[in-house]
Amino acid sequence: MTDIYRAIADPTRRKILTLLSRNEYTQSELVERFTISQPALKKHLAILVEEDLIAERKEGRYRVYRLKRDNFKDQYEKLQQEIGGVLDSKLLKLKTYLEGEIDGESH
Amino acid sequence: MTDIYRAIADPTRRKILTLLSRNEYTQSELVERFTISQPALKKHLAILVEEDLIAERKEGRYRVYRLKRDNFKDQYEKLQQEIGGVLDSKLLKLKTYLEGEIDGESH
DNA sequence: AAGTCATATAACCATTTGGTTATACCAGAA
DNA sequence: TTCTGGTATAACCAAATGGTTATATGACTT
Repeated sequence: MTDIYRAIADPTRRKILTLLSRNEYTQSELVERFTISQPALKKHLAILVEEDLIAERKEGRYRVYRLKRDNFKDQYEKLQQEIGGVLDSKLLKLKTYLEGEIDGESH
Repeated sequence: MTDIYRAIADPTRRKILTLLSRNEYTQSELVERFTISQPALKKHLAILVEEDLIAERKEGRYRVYRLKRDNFKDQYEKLQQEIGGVLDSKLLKLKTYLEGEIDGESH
């Protein structure tokens, strides 16, 4: 799975991504940097792992997290296409006019 | 309020934004273009209004919706700064290193 | 072997989300 | 005035979200 929209919907997760963009961090190092509990933070990490935007590795008794930069970049570029397209919609007007699409069809 | 992250988290809402980027639409015209019920769609519209990304106006017995392009643009630019920053984090590494920040502090 | 610290997991909770159906309301048309 | 189509709202539901506390597990340290 990779739903970047879900991943970035929460401010704590955005902060995690920002931190991991600069460094690898241990779970406890991350917990230190937030005010929420360890299990709460762990849940956010699990979501980011599930969405394949960060990776987790074992190192002794530690869990080290790192940003999956390549996938993050890919997914973010897709987001930019979709959301950016809302703004510069000039060319798209004709396209839409020609299609009588329903729901989230991709064509 | 304006939480663009919340607004774009749902695919139906993204589709609504895309549609409204090209045209104004009546609620019923929008409903036609989806497979969900009128009250379900109305809830999505309410969220987009709440987040100030679209506007609603009465026109006889119709409700016409339009994109609030300016605010959308502003909010999207903020998103790009925050999320884009995760990718080009070179300059930010020093900044972060100097600050021992906690949670989502803004400084 | 016992202690300690990092992590994992379970159980719980309140709120939000995304949908439904049924029904009320309201404005223009017949 | 009644009919009709567009919109609003209420009541309900299941699942997801974001948090908690308590406790278990696991791996170095002493």
